[in-house]
Amino acid sequence: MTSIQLTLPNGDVREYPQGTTGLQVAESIGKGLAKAAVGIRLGSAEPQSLQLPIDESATIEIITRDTPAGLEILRHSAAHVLADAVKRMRPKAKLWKGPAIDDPRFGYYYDIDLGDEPLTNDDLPELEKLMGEIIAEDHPFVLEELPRSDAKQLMADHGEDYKLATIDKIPEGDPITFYKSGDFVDLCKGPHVPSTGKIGNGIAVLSLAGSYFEGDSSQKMLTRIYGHAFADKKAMAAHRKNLEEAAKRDHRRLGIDLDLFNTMGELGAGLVMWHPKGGFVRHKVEEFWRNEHLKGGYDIVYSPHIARSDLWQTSGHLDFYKEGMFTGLDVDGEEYLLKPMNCPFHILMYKTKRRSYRDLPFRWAELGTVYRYEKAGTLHGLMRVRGFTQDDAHLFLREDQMGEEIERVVGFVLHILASFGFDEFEINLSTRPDKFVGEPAQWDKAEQVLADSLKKLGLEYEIDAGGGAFYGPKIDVKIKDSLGRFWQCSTVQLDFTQPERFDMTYIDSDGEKKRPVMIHRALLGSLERFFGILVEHYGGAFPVWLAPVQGVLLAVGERHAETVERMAAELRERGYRIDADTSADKIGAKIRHHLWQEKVPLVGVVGDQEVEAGTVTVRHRKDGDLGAMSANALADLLDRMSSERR
RNA sequence: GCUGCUGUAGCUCAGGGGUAGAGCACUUCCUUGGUAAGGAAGAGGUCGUGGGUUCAAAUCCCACCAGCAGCUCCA
Repeated sequence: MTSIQLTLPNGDVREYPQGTTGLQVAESIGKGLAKAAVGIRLGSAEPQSLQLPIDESATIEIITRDTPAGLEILRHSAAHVLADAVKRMRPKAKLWKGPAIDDPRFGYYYDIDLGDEPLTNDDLPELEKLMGEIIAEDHPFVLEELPRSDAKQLMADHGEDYKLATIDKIPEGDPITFYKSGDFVDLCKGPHVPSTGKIGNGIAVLSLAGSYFEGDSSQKMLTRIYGHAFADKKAMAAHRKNLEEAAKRDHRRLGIDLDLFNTMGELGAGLVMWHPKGGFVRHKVEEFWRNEHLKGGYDIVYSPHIARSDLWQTSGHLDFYKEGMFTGLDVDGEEYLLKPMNCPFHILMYKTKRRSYRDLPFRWAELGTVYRYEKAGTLHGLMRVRGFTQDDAHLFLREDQMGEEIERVVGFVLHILASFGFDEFEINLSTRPDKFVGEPAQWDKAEQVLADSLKKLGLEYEIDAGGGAFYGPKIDVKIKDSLGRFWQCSTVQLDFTQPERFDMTYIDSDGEKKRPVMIHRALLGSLERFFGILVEHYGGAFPVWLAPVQGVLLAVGERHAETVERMAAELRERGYRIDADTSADKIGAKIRHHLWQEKVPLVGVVGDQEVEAGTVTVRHRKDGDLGAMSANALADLLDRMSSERR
């Protein structure tokens, strides 16, 4: 019998008979390893199933269930078991696909056509139970490769129309493989754990939703069932706990609890009302924004909400963006439209006089409220709405200023985001879409400028092919929310085409008319979305510089009420946001209410001792008891915390 | 927009063809208190909107509106 040599990650070389399986190798190394093993990797190949024979010498890595690669195998195997369970409940169900996915909430899903026998959320516990049974039955996952005609026959026998379509897409010459576990068989490349029992008890069926066949909205809607699988039950429980914690930070929940805003009621879908407390936070964000922009060389401008259709014709919006616009305003027999963007107004401002090369660049910023028709199903709290205020700016510059200005803008973006404590984001460079204006050569050049700037700043990014705006490529920065979803905030877009359409010019040093280049940029994106992200980021506990109420002074008894009212009034006069609570509740109840329910940063207790000493005993929601201090010392503390942005 | 689900008091939710329920919040009173819920009483709802079935609809049916989870699409 021929033997092969397998090199372990620690450098050991071991000899095995040809055809040894990964499982046998793991067993030969140790019982514990064999138990934890879910797959192997030979050399730099894709992971493969433990139960397959190894025919050639190679380096070998045993993949265990608690590693990212191991969890992927575990989750993919769990998806098969989920499909098996669905088929047991709904024998007529037709399977499409069930991959492991990289998502903070779910580990895998399976897309299934349930026909006229739908499942509801109430069926999920039953499905989870069935999965548990299939796992307990411990069916081996058996790999079988079939010739194309046999493969198609097998799937036809099982009534799996979608799998037949998938087989047709497998290139000629590629192996067509199936994994069988008990009576269940699925077209699949693998790898899988050796048997269903290996999946263990860290599984869950979490959610049910629709999903288009092939991700195409013109195709049939299938049912997508999301589940998760972890190395053990404990990890699964921890995940459920995380989901609960994230739900508590949901900005829609906190918006109601803390009375910050609402998007519901009769006002219409996707529209926002900012209540006093949310409005105050927005005010502070805007104040900070204005100051930073004025310091950063921007001018602040304002423009109206509607404009004649001619303007949107010239800008190209009517040709490229009409389905996203609110239309049909009749003003003296002429059509006006609500603005979906601010740029045409800033361009008109530019064109009100002749511009010199010496004037450039212009940096014009506006908190401009825009309206866009978004499909009903896409609306989501403050994150996706139909009326929102962009923190917009348009920069008009000479072509030779492009690289420098882009770097400056991206640097500014990161500075502002860091001020709010954001340091985790995703950067995309979005390139020319199918529908675009301008010349491809210009686009290539613009894309290059953006890529060069990102490289110069040392930022990692991904290319989003075809994701650009119709007028130019862009750099997008996405911020993560409490559920791990990324939301686009900042966007920096280069635009050669609008200056062309509006025939913008400046007089260059040689006396010739030249075309300026334009940068569109939003940095918080929309104030609504950014506020939503802020709420989740802070879990509703705003730092002192943003908090609508920075502190509440609590009277221990009725005889301390006057002192508390007076101190609070004095601090308010000095510009601090301090309330007094002289209600009849006990001190513990007041602390619980203000510190833990209203999420106020500080409370100050005033009783006999404090009245005597002219002090207040301060407690911070995170730092705890800070001891007795004078009103002046409390003011200093608030100043210090404000400047530290905590 | 699509598929599925939901809509009952300010909030969280139970109920369900024939007087509308709970907890928290709210108001009043008692308690004058020391760091994560003191006690009692009271008030509060056209059961999302419109239509239909029925002797009778909050409950069943239909449409619309709004929300939730994805999908598709985007700040």
